[in-house]
Amino acid sequence: MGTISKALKLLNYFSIDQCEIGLSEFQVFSGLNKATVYRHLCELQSNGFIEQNVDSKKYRLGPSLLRLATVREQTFPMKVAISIVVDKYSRKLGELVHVSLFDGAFMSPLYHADLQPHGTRVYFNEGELLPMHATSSGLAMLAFGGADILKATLDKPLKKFTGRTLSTRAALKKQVQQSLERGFASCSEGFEKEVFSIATPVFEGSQKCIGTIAIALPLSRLTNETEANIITNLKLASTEVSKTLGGSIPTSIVELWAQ
Amino acid sequence: MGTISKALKLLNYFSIDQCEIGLSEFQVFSGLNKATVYRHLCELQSNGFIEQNVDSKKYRLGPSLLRLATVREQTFPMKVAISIVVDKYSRKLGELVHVSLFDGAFMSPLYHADLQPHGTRVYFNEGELLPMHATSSGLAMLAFGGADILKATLDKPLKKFTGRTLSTRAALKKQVQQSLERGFASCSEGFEKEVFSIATPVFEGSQKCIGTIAIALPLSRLTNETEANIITNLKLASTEVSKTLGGSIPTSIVELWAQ
DNA sequence: GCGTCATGGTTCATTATTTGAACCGATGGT
DNA sequence: ACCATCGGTTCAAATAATGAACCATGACGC
Repeated sequence: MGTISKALKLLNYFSIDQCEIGLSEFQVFSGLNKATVYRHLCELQSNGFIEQNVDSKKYRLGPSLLRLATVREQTFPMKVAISIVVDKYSRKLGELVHVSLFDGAFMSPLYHADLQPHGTRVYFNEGELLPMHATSSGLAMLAFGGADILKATLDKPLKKFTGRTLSTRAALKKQVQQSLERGFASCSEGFEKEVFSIATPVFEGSQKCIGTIAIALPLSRLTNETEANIITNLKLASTEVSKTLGGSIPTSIVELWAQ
Repeated sequence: MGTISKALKLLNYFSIDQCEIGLSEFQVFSGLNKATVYRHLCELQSNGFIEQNVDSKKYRLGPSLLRLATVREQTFPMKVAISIVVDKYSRKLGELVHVSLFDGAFMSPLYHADLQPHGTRVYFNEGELLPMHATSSGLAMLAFGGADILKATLDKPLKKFTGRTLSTRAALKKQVQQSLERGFASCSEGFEKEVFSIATPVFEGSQKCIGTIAIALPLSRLTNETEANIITNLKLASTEVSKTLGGSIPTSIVELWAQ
């Protein structure tokens, strides 16, 4: 791994609940030498990618990111492109579908739709981050997003949201392993009671998993047939979204799905 | 300049009207060796900071930026806070107002508003970096941002955008000196023809100048009275924005303004 | 007040990584 | 069929990254 990647990966340690990070914290997180980390932080800072809190001496993300994100969104409206696929499958499956991207520590919802009216609905807040260990999106990401993400998740405490949240490292590892073998992740009442969800990974160019597409429905509407139907369609949706993003499903997963 | 900075500066070539850039274009823009540029682009790509259009082989900004910008705004909501002040003064003065931050080499627009309709409008591209020597924002930053920034700017060639762009070191130094004495910077047709602008510095905690607030209007609407009115209001706006950022206008400048 | 610990920041010889000229294959225009 | 240009690759040479040890400061316990 080159110097540039090492520096850029430092930015990934920032998240909503870890918005300021000090030099020695970076050193622990990254495992790099302190002098190395410091110089990388200096370079990131001089380019506006991070800035330093003058009082605490800790670092936070910088304003340059805002401009670049603005350009990206205005020139490549990913959200619009994805919404077409999400809308289509929400109609086809009659349930809530969402695409979420990995955020450094959580899954960050990009777009969701729940277009068929039902008596009961899954509550979905697009501004709320989804925990990795307690949602199907998170589990799918942990399975297909690379070992670093799983390691980082296991290094932090696993907050319990319901009685059924995976809260031990062993249970989480087992679920991730199962997701890896099946090619999709499912989660029953891990985050919200009475909610069941299934997720498949979404890949951008160079076969890198950047997020997931997931369906969430009340447990009461779940049957074996609907589950099978959902899994079949999520695989298609995943392929379409990946294509939209200029990526494709890795052949290893395609073969897995074909079984 | 380290490898990391060289790579990050490649991202600055992207803008709203230059959203896809090829390898050889990067080579020309940056003046770096092609192999160097290529490897840097690969590393940026593997971290999601850029991605490649599979058809044209050109590069565009990547989705990681969206995530990082989201974290930044959610944990340090500078843009939202500032937009309130900018909107207010755009209405009050009836012209385009923007806040831009120093980026390491350019002024990077953070937010702009042009809320009163006019027959003629100043074209403002929020994704485009503003040169230091050719805009009022840049001049104000050079005057109040510390000697290092001025030195760095003087070390590089001063690109001529119009017939009236300051393109000699002596002329630039003189303008910066004048801005320092007056407490604000003005610039007539330095970047775009027929556009006049005035800028005042914005300070965060510990009295460090991190950017500017500026107004831009067609030369045809400029009169002595409007200019005086703008200057008075920009001083107020600058104070408000600085306060929003947890800073304040240094007493030396407050005294200057009071004269 | 004093010693201890952890923090951010700095140094310099050693080493490993970046660098760049030249090269390759593909594509498109004349 | 040629030439120009594009993205991408190679390998020796040179430069830039690295890491152990060091310094300064501030918080804490005694």
